[in-house]
Amino acid sequence: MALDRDRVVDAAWHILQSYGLGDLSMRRLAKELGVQPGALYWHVANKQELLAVLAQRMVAPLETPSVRPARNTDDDAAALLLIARFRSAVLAVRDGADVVSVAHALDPLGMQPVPLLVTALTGRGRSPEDAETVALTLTRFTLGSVTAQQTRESMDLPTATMDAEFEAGVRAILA
Amino acid sequence: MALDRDRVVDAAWHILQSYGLGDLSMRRLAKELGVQPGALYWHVANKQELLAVLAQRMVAPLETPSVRPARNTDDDAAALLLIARFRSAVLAVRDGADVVSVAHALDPLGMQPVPLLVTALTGRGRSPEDAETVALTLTRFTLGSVTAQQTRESMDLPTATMDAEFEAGVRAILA
DNA sequence: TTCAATTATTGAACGGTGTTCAGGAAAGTC
DNA sequence: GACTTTCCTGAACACCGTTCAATAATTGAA
Repeated sequence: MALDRDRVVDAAWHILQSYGLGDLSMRRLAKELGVQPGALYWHVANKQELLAVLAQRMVAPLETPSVRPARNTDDDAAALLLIARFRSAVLAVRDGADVVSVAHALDPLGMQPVPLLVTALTGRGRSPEDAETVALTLTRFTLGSVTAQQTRESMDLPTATMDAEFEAGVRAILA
Repeated sequence: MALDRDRVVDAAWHILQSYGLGDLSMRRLAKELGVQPGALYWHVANKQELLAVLAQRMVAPLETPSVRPARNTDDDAAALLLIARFRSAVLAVRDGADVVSVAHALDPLGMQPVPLLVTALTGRGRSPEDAETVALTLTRFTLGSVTAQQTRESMDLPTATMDAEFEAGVRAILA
């Protein structure tokens, strides 16, 4: 089967999902594709670029809304839903927070969920600047939380309280 | 000169401070100490343990208060000062957020700045449970923020807006 | 259909990484 | 002086990301 960029990214996605970032090496990836490590560098500039693509793939589902919120609500239900979906998407992939954190750092205002959050938060007495601040705060808090949670998961430590801690944190930020 | 745990940790601290986590390898550390890599493992179980000690060293200054806040203030000035000092301490060491994030994940309630924050935040109409929630939220937001900032610094991207973003985030959480 | 140009892959190497462990020094104790 | 404990070396194991000349496979034109 011919190797192309999509097959490389798909295989990388599969390894990340199933075994985590520690197992996602260029050599392991090449083996999975039945190819020599050097061949990957025809389709991908380097590992960092590959991880950036994976980060994009993790947050891509946010772009298609899952639930249409009731129109003209006066609270921040849309933002609340967005940040919860963002967290779920990142949490679902092993070491997802490590990967997405780099992508967020590279482009804080361009990378999801920030643009969607800014839209959801603007209005109702909140200026666009305030919306941006809250969006960044929510995103960075979530990345900090999920990083902690996935670190614990990777060490088989309990994480039972972390869902509630996340929700309480989001409420505190949006209060 | 005899090698002991303190000399190993001090040298590791120096490399981390000056060159960052990418340059803090056991081999580089051994070279700095004029010793074979294997010798380090007599004084330190593994690299992870070494990083945990470095994380402790980064947050240790928080334990000695720098400014005694005016007593009986009705706002959260003490907490505000604490989280700012925490951020400064982590930000001052290259890749400090990466190192401290792991330590926080291992022991969220034991690792500073959380215990100090809980103390500073309890009372004045806030329950201990609420204080814990806010302490964790502040800490994880800060780690998320500093991670993003240090990632950008390591890539020579601008970080001019990030101080203000941090302070706005802290205000939003404490509001 | 043949030939040249382009695209894709191999195989090998470079310079690293964390960690383990048998063996041998050195230092302390009896 | 003999014995034990502490500490370190030297070598190895099994990996890592990345580069690059050489080569294979594919494509497009004549």
